[in-house]
Amino acid sequence: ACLVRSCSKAKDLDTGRLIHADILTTPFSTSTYLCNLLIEMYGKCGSLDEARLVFAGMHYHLNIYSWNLLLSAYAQNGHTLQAQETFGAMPVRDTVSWNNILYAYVSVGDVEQSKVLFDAMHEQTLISSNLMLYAYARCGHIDQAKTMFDRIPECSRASWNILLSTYAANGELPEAEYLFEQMPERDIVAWTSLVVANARCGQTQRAREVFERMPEADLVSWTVTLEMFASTGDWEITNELSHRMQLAGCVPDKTALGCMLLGCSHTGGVSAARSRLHAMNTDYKLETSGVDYYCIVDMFGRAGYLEDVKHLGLGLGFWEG
RNA sequence: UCUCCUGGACU
Repeated sequence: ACLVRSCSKAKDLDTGRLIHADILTTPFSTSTYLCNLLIEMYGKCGSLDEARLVFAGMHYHLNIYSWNLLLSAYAQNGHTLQAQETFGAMPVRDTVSWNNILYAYVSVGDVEQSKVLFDAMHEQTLISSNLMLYAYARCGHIDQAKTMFDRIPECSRASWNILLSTYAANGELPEAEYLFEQMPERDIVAWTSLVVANARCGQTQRAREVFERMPEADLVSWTVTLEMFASTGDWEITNELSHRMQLAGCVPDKTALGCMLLGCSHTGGVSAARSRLHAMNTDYKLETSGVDYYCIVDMFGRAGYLEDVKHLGLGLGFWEG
């Protein structure tokens, strides 16, 4: 069970499949508990067909968790139609089911349908309200988001963070700062949003100060700060931050790597980009073959270094078409 | 307790 869970968390589909195969050889292959975990695992890994298959094989061993997990799998992966079908087919629905179907519409940006569902819910939980708040937030309906926020009796950290990140994403710095002050507790998500708010408004220095003041940094907070300097073409600081980030034990993912490379595009530093990619490969065995090359191509192309893109690609031997 | 909500570039 723990092994399946860890695959869900790590989105490790290959290992998940192996464990699944192992489970099939044991008497536990009919365990509702374990099968539910498998549905979750396949859902988190984005393999909906396999999630569906496990679900279909459970027959009368299905419980509400099984249904909710399948529903969640569709919702989380943007398969609104299948989510709707699953929701419709459920023998019983609880608040988790309703929140899941709501999420299906929120996540694809369908505010109207989200609102219809939200109003149709028998029991609106704090999570439902947060989802509705998030729906407005994602579509840039800041005023409606604020109204929604004010109507929530007991806001959770997520509620505060959703509104704060909306201000941040839209560059509403004064509102963001004010809200940040008001917050009962500020976690790393809140701090990161404040960095973003400053960055979006071109307040590079202040963004950096916020970053340095935050109690702890994680991969995302490093990345947003890095991205800010990379996009302004400040190669020195980008470089410095990259190193500090790695010293802090943060393993860059492909977003972070993309930001580092973004810095290279401004200086035309093909060799720098190459060595960076190379370092990624050797230091972290990072899947550089899995990074989105169109991102790199785009960055260099935009900076007018099309020829360099070719060199970069050829030099690393990953250029295929 | 096996299920639901919040922060990051390119696309």
